[in-house]
Amino acid sequence: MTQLATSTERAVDALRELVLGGEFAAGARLGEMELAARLGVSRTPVREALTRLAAEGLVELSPNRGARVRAWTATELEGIFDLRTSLEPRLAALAVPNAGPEDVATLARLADEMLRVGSPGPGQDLDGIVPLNREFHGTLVALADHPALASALAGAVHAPIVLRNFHTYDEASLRRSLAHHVEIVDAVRAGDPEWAQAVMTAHIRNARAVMVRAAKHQATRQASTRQAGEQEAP
Amino acid sequence: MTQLATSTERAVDALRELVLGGEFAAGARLGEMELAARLGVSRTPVREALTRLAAEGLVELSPNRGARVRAWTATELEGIFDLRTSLEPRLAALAVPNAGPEDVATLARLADEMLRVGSPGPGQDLDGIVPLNREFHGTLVALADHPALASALAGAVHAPIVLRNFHTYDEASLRRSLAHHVEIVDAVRAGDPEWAQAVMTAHIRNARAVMVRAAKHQATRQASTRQAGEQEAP
DNA sequence: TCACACCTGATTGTGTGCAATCTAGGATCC
DNA sequence: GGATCCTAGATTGCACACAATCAGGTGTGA
Repeated sequence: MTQLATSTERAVDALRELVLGGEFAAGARLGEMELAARLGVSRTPVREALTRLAAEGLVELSPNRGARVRAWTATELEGIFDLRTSLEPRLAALAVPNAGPEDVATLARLADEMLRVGSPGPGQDLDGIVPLNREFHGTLVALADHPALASALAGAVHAPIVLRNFHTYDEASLRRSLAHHVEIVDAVRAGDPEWAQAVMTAHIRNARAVMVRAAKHQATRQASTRQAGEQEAP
Repeated sequence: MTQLATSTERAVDALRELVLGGEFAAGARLGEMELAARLGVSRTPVREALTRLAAEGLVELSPNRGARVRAWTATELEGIFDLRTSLEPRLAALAVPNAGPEDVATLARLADEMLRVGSPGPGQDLDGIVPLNREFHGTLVALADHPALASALAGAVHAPIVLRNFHTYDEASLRRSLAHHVEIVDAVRAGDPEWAQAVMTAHIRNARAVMVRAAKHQATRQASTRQAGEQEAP
C-alpha cells in the first residue's frame, strides 16, 4: 500500500510531508521547477499537487505569482480553535460507541508513545510527537464515522499546520496535553462519550492558549526586529 | 470584475456553474476532451479545474478513470445537515452585529426577490431561486467574518449540491423556507443575534426534512425501477 | 537626488504529443 | 452455454515547448 499509482499522488504526499515537516518556513516560496527537480517529476504533477494542497489549505496560490506556504495570523488561529472547540469534542463523543478493543489498543499505544517521546528529559523528541498526534486525532476522526464533520474539520483546520509545532508548548501545557491523550483513551475504553467530549474540549482549549500566545509573540517579534531570514513572506 | 485573468479560473467557474445548474446528472462522467471542447480551452485548464472542483467536493476523481459528478447518499446528506445545524446558526448570529444598513438592504432585496419568484402560481421560477439563495447565504457568511467557520462550511457542505434542487420542496416547506429568509432579515435589522440564530436553525432543519425525504424516496425509486437514463453512476 | 519608464531574467500559464492505462467487445476454450 | 483471455479503441497521465506575465535592476530626465 506504500506504492502509489501515479506520480501526482506521490508528489502530493511528498510535498505534504515536506511542508508538514517544517522543511519550508511559513510564507516560503514554492517554485514549480525547484519542486519538480526535488521530487524527480516534471512540472505537471507538481502543479497538480500544489493545486490540491492549496485546496487543503497548506499552501496559498496567487495567479502568475506562484505558491507559498500558508501563513496564519493570530486572529485566524483563534477562529480555527474556536471551530475545533465546537467540532472535535462532538467527534470524540461520536467515536466512543464505534471503538472496538483493537481501536482502543491503537489509541492507547499512540498515547503511550507520545508520553514517552514527549516527556521532558533525555530522549525527548518533540518532532516525533507530530506524526503520532496526527494519527491519534485521525483515528478518532475515522472512528466517529461522520464524513461531513470530518471534511468540515479538514476544510478549515488544516490540522497539520496547527499541530505542526510542539516546540511552542511550555512544559506544563505539554504535560497536560499528553495527559489528555491518555485520559481520552480511558474515556473511550470506559465507553463514556461525555467524558471523552469534555476532555477533548479541554485538550483543544489548552492547545489554543499555547498557539495564540505563540502567534502573538511571533507577531510582535517580527514587528520589532525584522530578521533577514532567507525565506520571508512579503 | 467579471473578466477573469486566466483560462483556468474561467474553466473552474464555468464548470462549477454547469454542475450546479444541473447540466450533468449526479454520477455523470466528465470527459476532459469533451469539456475542453465545450469550454473552448485545452485539456490543461480543464484538468486543473477538475482537481479544484474535486477539492470543493463537486466532482469525484479516480485515477485513470476520470471525473464524475459527485453523488450523495441519504446518510451523507443527514450528516451534512447535521453539520449545517451546528454551524450556520452561529454564523447567522455572528453576522448580526457586523451588518450595516446597506447589508440589511441587500439581504432584504434577496429575500423579497426569492419570495417573488418562488411563490406558487404563475411566474414561479424555482430555478431562479437557486442563485438568489446562494447569494443570500453567502452574504451572511461574509458578514460573519469568521474565515475558519466559513471554510469549514465550504469544506463539508458543498452547499451548491444541497441547495441545487428546489423542485424537491413541497409547497408548505417552500413557503416556510421563503418566510424564514424574510424573518432572518428582520432579525438582522433588529440587531438580535439570538433571533437570527433561532430562525436559521429552523431554516436548516426544514430543509433537512425535505432533502432527506427526497433522497430516501429517490433511493427506493432507483432500487425498484432502474431507469435507463442516458447517464448513470456505475 | 528622486521619480519614472524601460528592459531583462525568471517564472508561471497553456497547448500539444506520446506513453500508460482502462473499458468494451468478440473469439476461444472448457 | 458460460467464463476467460485477448485485442482495439478511447481516455487519462506525464513531459516538454512556447507564450504571457511578473519582479528587480538600470538608465534617463527633471
